[in-house]
Amino acid sequence: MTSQPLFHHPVCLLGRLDFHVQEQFTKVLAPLHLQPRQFGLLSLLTGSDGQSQQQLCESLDVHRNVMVGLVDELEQRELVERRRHPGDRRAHAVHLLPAGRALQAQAEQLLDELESELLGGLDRDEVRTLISLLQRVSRDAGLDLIPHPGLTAGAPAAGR
Amino acid sequence: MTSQPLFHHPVCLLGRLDFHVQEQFTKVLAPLHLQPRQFGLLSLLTGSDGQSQQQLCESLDVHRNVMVGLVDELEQRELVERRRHPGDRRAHAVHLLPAGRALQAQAEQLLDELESELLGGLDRDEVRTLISLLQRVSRDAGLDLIPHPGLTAGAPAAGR
DNA sequence: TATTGTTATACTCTATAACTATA
DNA sequence: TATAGTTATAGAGTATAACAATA
Repeated sequence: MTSQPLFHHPVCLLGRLDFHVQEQFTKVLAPLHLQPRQFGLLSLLTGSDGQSQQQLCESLDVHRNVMVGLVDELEQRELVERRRHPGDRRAHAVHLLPAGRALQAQAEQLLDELESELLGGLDRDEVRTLISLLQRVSRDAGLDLIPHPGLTAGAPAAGR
Repeated sequence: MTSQPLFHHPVCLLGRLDFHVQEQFTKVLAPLHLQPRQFGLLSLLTGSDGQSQQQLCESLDVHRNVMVGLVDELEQRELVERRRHPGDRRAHAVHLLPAGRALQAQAEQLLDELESELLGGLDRDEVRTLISLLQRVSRDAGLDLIPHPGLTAGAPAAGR
C-alpha cells in the first residue's frame, strides 16, 4: 500500500474534487452576491424565459419551497420578475429582467475563467474527453441534462 | 439554443453528477449504518492504522470537532478504538478493530458494485481515462490524493 | 505560545407538513 | 382529487469559540 487507497475509488475522487470545485465556484460568484443555484436559475431563464417555478425546480433539482426564496431574492434585486403564467393561473412565469441578463453574462464569464484555471493542465482534446465522459455517465445514471419538454426519447444527443 | 446551456459547463456537470453519486453512495452504505465519511475513516485506517484524529481530519477534509463525533460512534460500535499515542500524549491513536476491518471490506465491496453500475456504460479504457483525468485535475488543484507523510514531491504518481 | 481533543453554542440548510388558489 | 406557490416548524448539519491537557 504505497498510495492512498481511498482515492482510487472514482466515487471518492469525484466527491473530493467536486467539493473543491463548488467551493471555488461559490467564491468566484460571491462578489456578484450570487449563489451557484441563483446563477443556475438565471442561466436557465437565459435559455428559455418565462418558465414556472416548478419547471425551474425540476431543472435545478431543488425543492419548490427553496425555489420561493431564490426567486424572492432575485426579484427584490430586480434581476427577475414574476408575471402571470399564460395558461395556468396557479403558476408564476419567471422572467429575466435586463439587469439579470447582464449579471448572468458577467457570472458566466467568471465561471469560464474559473474553468480555464481548473482545466488548465489539460489540452483541448483532454477537456473534450473529460466532459464527454462525464456527460455519458450522467446520462446513463438517468440525469436530465437536457430538460426541455418534448424530448422524451431518442433526442439528437449532441456530442455523444 | 437547442440543448441546455447550463450543463455545458464542466463545473455544473460535475456538480450535478457528484450530487447524484454521493446520494447513491449514501444509500448503498445505509444498510451497514455507515456514513460515507465513516467509511472513509475506516478505509484510511486500513491503509495505516493508529493515526491521530488530527491526521485523519486532514486526510478526510473535515474539522476536528466533527472527527470527535465520527470516532465516538465507531468506538461505541466497537469498530475502532482510541489508544494512547506513542510520542504525543495529547493525541489519540485511532486503531481499527477486527469488526471494523470486516465492515470496511463489506462496504468496499458494495462501493465496487455501485461503481460498476455507475460506470457500466464505459469500457475499461474509458474508465481508466476518466479516473486519470479526474486525478490530474485534482492534483493540479492542489488536492492531496496521497496524504502519506514523506511523499512531499516527486511521488511515483501511479497512472499519470 | 501552539496544538490535540473536547464541548457548547449559534447559525445555516434542509425536510416535512400544512395552507391557498387554482386545475 | 391533484398541483403551483407559499409559509412555518423542526431537524440535521456546520462553523465558531472556548476550555483542559500537553507540546
